[in-house]
Amino acid sequence: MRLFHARGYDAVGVAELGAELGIKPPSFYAAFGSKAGLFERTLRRYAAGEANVFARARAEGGDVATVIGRTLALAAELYPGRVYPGLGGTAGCLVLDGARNSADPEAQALADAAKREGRAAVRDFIATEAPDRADALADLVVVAMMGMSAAARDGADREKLERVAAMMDRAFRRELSGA
Amino acid sequence: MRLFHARGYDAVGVAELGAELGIKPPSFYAAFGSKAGLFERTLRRYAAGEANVFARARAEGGDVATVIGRTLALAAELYPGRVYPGLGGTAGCLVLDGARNSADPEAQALADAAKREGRAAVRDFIATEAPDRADALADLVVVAMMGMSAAARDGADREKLERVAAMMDRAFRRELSGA
DNA sequence: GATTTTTTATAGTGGTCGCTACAAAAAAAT
DNA sequence: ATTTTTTTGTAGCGACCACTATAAAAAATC
Repeated sequence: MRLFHARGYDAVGVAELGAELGIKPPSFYAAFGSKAGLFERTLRRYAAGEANVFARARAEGGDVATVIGRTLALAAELYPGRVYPGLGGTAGCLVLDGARNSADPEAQALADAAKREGRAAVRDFIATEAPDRADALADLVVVAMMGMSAAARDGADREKLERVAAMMDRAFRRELSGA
Repeated sequence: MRLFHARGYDAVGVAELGAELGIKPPSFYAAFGSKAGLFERTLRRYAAGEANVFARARAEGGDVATVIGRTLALAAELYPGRVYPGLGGTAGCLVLDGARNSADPEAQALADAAKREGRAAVRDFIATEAPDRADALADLVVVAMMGMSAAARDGADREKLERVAAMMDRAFRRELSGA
């Protein structure tokens, strides 16, 4: 997970994944079936843990504006962290950027499915307060998260992301309130 | 340029680039020196053309809010276009996403330099009206553009991006006006 | 038209990719 | 303790990567 996260799907090889797991290629394929098979499990584990900032924000309760604001703040806190101190590479979101520019259609499809799932959760939650504008508001949140993830991958630090997250939060509140 | 734009730096090989140009590898290297050499020229040509939405927006004049709003609108119009109809791949911004997750440090450095250049132009322009908040406001614009580029690469259509661009424009105006 | 220079194509360099055949070692079952 | 099953490491599969040595073709010069 750390390797995929730090460098993206294509840039990390099966041999290196095996070395990190302490196994050799045959054991790797016996365990995961394929490189994409491990990536699928990786995405699932990632989305089930602390990286699912929307789930964490929602667990603390509050109305839509509060939860979305918290989601953006958590992303700003999570995204700049270095995920694999040994080698290079920065964080951002594994789901949003892990398979970006990948040449493997299977990896792209897996990441796409995870993105759709995440967006649907945000959209449905927003719909509880603003059913008619839920799609547009969800797009605002998703684009903001994608931009923050990309900025983090380009070296943006926590302070910068928190400033952007605060502005995105104000933008969301303004759009939600309908003026 | 179309190939790099559609699929990203790593996912397109020298042989394919040569085939598109009608030349074979030795002529390719005589002309460009290396794959990264062509990428550098590609980035320059891209940034000098219609893809530089900020330069286009600025050329039409207006105050900071007007120009930034126009920049976002032009990005929403440009990013969803398919750039290489023959094969797969979607648009977004070549500078922002062309070398994302690349394993080649040279390609990353070239794209990074182009991004810094673009951000500096936006920042300096914003500074003409809001010198003390120019950095934060430039970050908002850059993150918005990165998010829109990523969304376009994930299949967002023009209508969706224009909706997001309009919301980002309102966010920028609000932040610029200082409340 | 013959000679020199430039450009090109053929073919192949070593390297890495995802993945696997095979055989040795370890574990489980009898 | 022997046999069977499972797991593992060694080695290598074909394919592709960026890149290049060499020699033939094309262009330019004389």
